[in-house]
Order: sequence, then C-alpha cells, then structure tokens
Amino acid sequence: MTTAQGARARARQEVTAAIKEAARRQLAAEGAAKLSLRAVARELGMVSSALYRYFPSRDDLLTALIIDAYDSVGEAAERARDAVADAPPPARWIAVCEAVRDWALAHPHEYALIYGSPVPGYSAPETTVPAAARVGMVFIGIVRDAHEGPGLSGLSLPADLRPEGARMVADFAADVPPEAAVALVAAWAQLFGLIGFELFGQFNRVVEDRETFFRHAAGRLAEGVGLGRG
Amino acid sequence: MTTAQGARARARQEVTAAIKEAARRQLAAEGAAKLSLRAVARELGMVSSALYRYFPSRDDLLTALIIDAYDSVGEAAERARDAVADAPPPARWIAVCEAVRDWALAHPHEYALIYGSPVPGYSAPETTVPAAARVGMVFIGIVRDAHEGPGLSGLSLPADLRPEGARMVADFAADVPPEAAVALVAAWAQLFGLIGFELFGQFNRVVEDRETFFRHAAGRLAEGVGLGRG
DNA sequence: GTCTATAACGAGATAGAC
DNA sequence: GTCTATCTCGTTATAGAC
Repeated sequence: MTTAQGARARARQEVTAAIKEAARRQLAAEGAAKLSLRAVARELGMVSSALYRYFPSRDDLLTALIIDAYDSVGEAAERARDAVADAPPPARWIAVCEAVRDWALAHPHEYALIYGSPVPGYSAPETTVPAAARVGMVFIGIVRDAHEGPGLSGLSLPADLRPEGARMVADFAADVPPEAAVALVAAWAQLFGLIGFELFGQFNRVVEDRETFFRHAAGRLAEGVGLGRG
Repeated sequence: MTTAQGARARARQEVTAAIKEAARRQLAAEGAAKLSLRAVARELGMVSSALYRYFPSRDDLLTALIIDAYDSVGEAAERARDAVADAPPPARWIAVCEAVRDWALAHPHEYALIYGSPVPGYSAPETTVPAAARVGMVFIGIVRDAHEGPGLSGLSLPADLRPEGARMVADFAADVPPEAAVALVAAWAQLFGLIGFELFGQFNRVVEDRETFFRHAAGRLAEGVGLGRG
C-alpha cells in the first residue's frame, strides 16, 4: 500500500515537474502574458483538461512558477551566504549580491517573471510572500550579524523616517537598528535596479565591464547599509 | 494647395495620435505582449489594413510608443530640473528623482513598457536611443554643474574601474570626472530600482510611507554621486 | 480514488475570399 | 472595407481506464 502510494505520489511529482518545465520554456519563448495551458499540454502530449488535475487554473500554474523562481533566487542567495560564512560582513554582502546577479543572468525569464513588469490580469496571492522574502532575509541577516558583531557605521535617520524604521524593525527586521533597516530596504531595491538594468538592456552602450562595475556598486551598497569597507 | 496639404498633414497627425492613444489603452489593459493592430483598429472603428498607412507593423507602433514614453519621462525630468535651476545641486538631484517617480506613478504601464521586462520577440531599434538617454542626461548635467561649481566630494575609483570611467566620460559624460561618471551610472540604475519596486508591488508590506522613504533614498543617491548633503 | 480523454461552451483572434 | 470560416484560448462536464 505504501509503495503504491509512493509510486503514485512520485508519478504525480514527475508530471507536475514536467508541466512546470514546459511552462518555463513557454515563458522564455512567449512571455508570461501568453502562457497558455493548452500550449503546455500540447508540448507534453497531454490534453488540456488533464492539466487541471495538477493546477486548478492557469493562474495557479503561474503562481507555482513564481514561487519556484523566488525560491530559486532565495536558495542561491542563501548558498552564497553560507559559502562565505566566515568572511567579514561587507564581503558576505557582496558575495550575496553577486549570487543574485549570477542567478538573474542565468535565469533571465524567471527574473522577468518575478521582478519585471506585472503580468496583466494576474494578481499574486499571499502564498508567494514567504518565497519572495527569502533574498531580503539574507541581507537582513548579514546586517544583523554585523550589528551584533563588528558594529554598523555611518548611518543616520531623519525624524520623519523614524516611525517607518521602527515599523520595519517590528515587522521583518528584528534586532536591526531602525536606521539600518531603512537603509537595507533601499539597498535591496537598488540592487535590483542594477541587475534589472543590466538584464533588460539599459546598460547597452553604457556599461561595458559589467562584472567589475557591479562588484564596485555592490560594495558601495554595503557601505550604504553601514557595513563599512570590506 | 498648401492649405490642402496642411490639412492632410494635420489629419494624418490626428489619426496617428488617436492610434497611439488607443494603443496605450491596450497597453494598460492587456500588456505590451498582446498589443495587436487589429484590436487598436477595432477600438477606432477602422479596419486593420488602414492602420498600415500609419504604422508599417506592430513593432513600429510599439517603437513609437516606447519613444513617446521615453520622451515623456525625459521631459518631466527636464522640466523639474528647470523649475529648480537656482537650487543647490543636491536639491536639484532630488527634485529630478521625484519628478521621475511622479511620472512613473502617473504612467505605470508606460513605465513598464520602457523599464520593465522586454517585450518577447521585440527588439528596440537604434531610433529609441536618443529618447532613452534624456533622463540620464539630466542627471549628468546636474553632476557636471556641481563639478564646475561647488565641486564634488567623497568619490573614489578603484584601479580596475578606471578604464570604464574614462570610456564613460568620452562616450556620454563629457566634463565629468570619471569617478563621478561611474557613480552616476550606478545611481541612475539604483533610482529605477527604487521606483520599479514601488510600482511593481515589491514594497507591499515593506515600505509604507513611500514619499518620505523615496525622498530620503534619493538624497543618499545624491551623496553617492558626490553632491554632498543638500 | 486517481488519472486521462472526449467533447463542448463562449469568447476572442486570425486569414482569406470577396 | 466586409464577411465568413477557421483557429486559439480557459474552463467545465462526463465517461471510462487503471
């Protein structure tokens, strides 16, 4: 009985994975807006109605792809953090930034899915939130460690941002000084500005040596969150 | 004869404008990927073949929309710059940043068109480059003025980025120090990271007081390009 | 119970003949 | 410029195979 259930479950997982894989190929070729269940089914030699055993609607398939993509960058960021766990905070910050950029360059369509223009007519459900938060949590962890270790430097917070900083600390950045939380969120958004511009072609004819440029910019972001020079 | 030609030219311009307006509505409703000449024609009560007298292809219509959008942000940035021409450089920098953000919040779909995910199957032609450069040129101008006036402070450039900085100065940032050019390009990309994250929903549950947060972040960007505190 | 296939719906896009 | 025949799409109901 358990073996039968195990086999069924395994088969189900395999089909689910195949569907998502085909959907990702579609994503790359046609874009998220044109993702179609029928085309996915066709590519797999299935009939469209059969897909509904695995995903109750097209939007649920999209949601699964989005969560997978967030988990994929999140994992890349966490792996990078763990690989340099002994390095000083600025070096760890830069390593994670580079891991996120490397992931984006390796998965441009999944990057566009989660950090690019929203898909028309689709609204991401709450279930995407934990996966979406993973990358940010890695950065928060680095700053928290620095705060509890060597300390943060060069930060300040104007009076009109103090409530916001306090709320951030309470909501998602425990044990981080409010001025660091505010700087952190800004740096996080700015990092994806650098990556998005490179990926989406805004750096054409503007930045040539992109590795070096990015490493330098990531280092300045680290300074901006109080990590000092690494 | 001249009046007849003038009337014809005027009529042609009006129809062209109506086509682009309808296309922008489509952009908002369905996204750039699904922009179709037929749907635009239908909305205008025309037949699709008639549109080809104005735009030889769907891609040409897209290109026109992209150039219009770039010109629109560029104009907003230039207007903001001119409105605070007497203010010190950091204040001018922040004013332009806020103008770009205001434009983005007012034109989210056009923002997505030019700064969001690339449209699958579409490749922007060279003709978009001058319009795309306008916003950046405004920032370069502010930094150049500061350099030639009160001066820039706190900048440095590692050896491995010096060739890149020199190239930037030669290519598009004349009369700006190379270290400022590099910082400028980074700040430019980071600005759109802040705006894109706000616009595309990444700030949900993360940033509440977005005006204040943005103003502060824009000020830090100004410091990052050597403008000092305003 | 779990899955796949057939068929159909209503809506929309598209191609081509006229 | 119009009309029609033929596609696509998401989704559901149903029937049967394992």
